[in-house]
Amino acid sequence: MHRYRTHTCGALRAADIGIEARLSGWCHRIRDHGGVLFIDLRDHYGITQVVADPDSAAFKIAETLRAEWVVRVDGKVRPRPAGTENPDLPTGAVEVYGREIEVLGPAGELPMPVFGDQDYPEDIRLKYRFLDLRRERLHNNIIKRGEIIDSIRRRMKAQGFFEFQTPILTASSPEGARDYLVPSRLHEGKFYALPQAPQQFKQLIMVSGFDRYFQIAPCFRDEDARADRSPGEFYQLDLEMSFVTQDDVFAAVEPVMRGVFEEFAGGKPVTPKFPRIPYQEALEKYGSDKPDLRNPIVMADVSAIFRGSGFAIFARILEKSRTAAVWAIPAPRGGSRAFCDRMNSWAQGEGQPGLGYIFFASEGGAVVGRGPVANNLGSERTEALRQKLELNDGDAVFFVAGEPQTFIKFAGTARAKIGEELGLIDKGRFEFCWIVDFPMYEWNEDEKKIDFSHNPFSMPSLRVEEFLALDASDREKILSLRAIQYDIVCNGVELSSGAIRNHRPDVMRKAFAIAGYPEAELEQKFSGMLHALSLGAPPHGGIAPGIDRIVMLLCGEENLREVVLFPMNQRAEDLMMGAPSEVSPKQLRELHIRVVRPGTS
RNA sequence: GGGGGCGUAGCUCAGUUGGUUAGAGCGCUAGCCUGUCACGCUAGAGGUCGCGGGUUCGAGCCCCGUCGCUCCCGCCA
Repeated sequence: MHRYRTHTCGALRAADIGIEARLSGWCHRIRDHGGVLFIDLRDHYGITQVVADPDSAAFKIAETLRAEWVVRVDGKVRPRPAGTENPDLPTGAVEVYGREIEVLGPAGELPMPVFGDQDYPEDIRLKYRFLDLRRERLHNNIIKRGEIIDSIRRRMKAQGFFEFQTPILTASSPEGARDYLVPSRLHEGKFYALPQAPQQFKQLIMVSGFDRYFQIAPCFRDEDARADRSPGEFYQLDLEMSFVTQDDVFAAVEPVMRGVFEEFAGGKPVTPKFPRIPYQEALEKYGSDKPDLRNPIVMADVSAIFRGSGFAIFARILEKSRTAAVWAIPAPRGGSRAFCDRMNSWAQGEGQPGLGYIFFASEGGAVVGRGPVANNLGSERTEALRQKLELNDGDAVFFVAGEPQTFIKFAGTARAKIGEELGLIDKGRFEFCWIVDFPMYEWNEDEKKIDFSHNPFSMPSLRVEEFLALDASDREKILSLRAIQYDIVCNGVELSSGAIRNHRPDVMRKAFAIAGYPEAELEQKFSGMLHALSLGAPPHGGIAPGIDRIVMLLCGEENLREVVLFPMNQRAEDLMMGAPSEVSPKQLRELHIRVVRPGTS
């Protein structure tokens, strides 16, 4: 007989009745009835009920067991008495009559019980992560994460992608997020950096002629955390392809994402064909470049209806500025004064002047608008608005007014809030989309200059000759340029950005020149990349969906910590391992490092 | 760096207008209980109300400061 077990705790069935079994696991729950005592013995695979009574040799020791002790149990598998079977348990038809119990690992009093599904404070959960991971929900999430990654690998390989490992110790890169630095022992005063993403490596892999790269890649960024953004480190499905257009990247990635989501969504429908929404359109319709398409609300520009109208507040805003606008956020079934007032006070709590509204009700056979805005706007314009937005009795509409670029973010938040409050969001589905046609540049009002809008290494969507011929002082034309760059979004979560890369050194020099970078600076900071691109680089592009966010969506979790094995807290500390920690003076000496605390230098 | 929320027993929480000895459930300890599966019953231990200061005859409660956790903004090519 094996030293620890003949079966796992999830294995025994009615067919095993009569055999001698040996199980090892944790005492999940103990029910001591004095004369008879039950132990739910748990391991990774399941739970089996162990019974002891005064006739069994194991009874004395069974009485001393406590929750989460690790024990080995020997005993005969027998049917549970008629009427006491547990249909909720796969092993519920049988039980093990304990003959011998050996304590393999006793446990002290627990800071956090494993049994039950009560919530516990983050710091306790993180400090005792190994206990939290014994709990069903987290345990299952981590298993699912592994299965999802397996599935992704399988699907990527089936499409001809090949997995590579890129360096973890690399060079600091001047663009992007703050780097994690690693001091060099051999080179005093110099540092490695952990990669923010294997961006340059994967492009070099394309230059090396490998054609289709992927990696479940660890990425490191020293930026502050959010619920959907781990501090410090995270994983991406990083991929890159040679000789491709945007369509080719979409055609490669879409089936992988759809396939993985269909496989793990538990029957929830997944967008069959991901719609492509231009960046500008996403802002105008949804107030966000990562719209939640489960929310049916589509905003509309209704400036024409308010211009010169009796609703003076908006009319004046529109009169003052050529670029000002009034946007409508329809709220189907939101047509009550109570709801509208509540949204208005919510908006004020968000630091907004308010959220104007009209709600529609039946009156003498006609649907009329109510509320202060409608009263001032007049019935004719209110009716035009109602028809334009296809609103009816019991519906409402909210308004934001001013300069779109300053209110878009709030409008998007209001759209999400209204959809959530009115229960318009179908939680039982996964709605994907591509966001395309990102602007290449944007106007930096503070510094009065043109900046890169998103990724400086994306290819402009203009023929090379045309781009090279651009007049850098033609601001209007420059700001209207698009980059071949795209995001993939699911249920309002941005899974990734990607792009067709700029593989032409001449185009890159021009692109940086337009953004006001001196050529010398470009050469100095990106000399390796520029050099590689000048020795025969294929057109290439890719994307890098975040693994953690994919798993989070598929596990139905709101926080990344629920799908990461050993996460750090919001301040990038590992409470279990005690990281970051101080190191010995000897280590610091070897690294030529001296710690200078604030206020002591 | 900034803003919001929270901080009372090992854990989850309650605690009235500022008023006697700060409570409950889970867990823990002891006892009882032969069919439970969130077992049940009885008793007990366990608290510097995050910390420091202030107001007051009196502070868990009010004020100031501070620390911790969390969510958000900044930041995240």
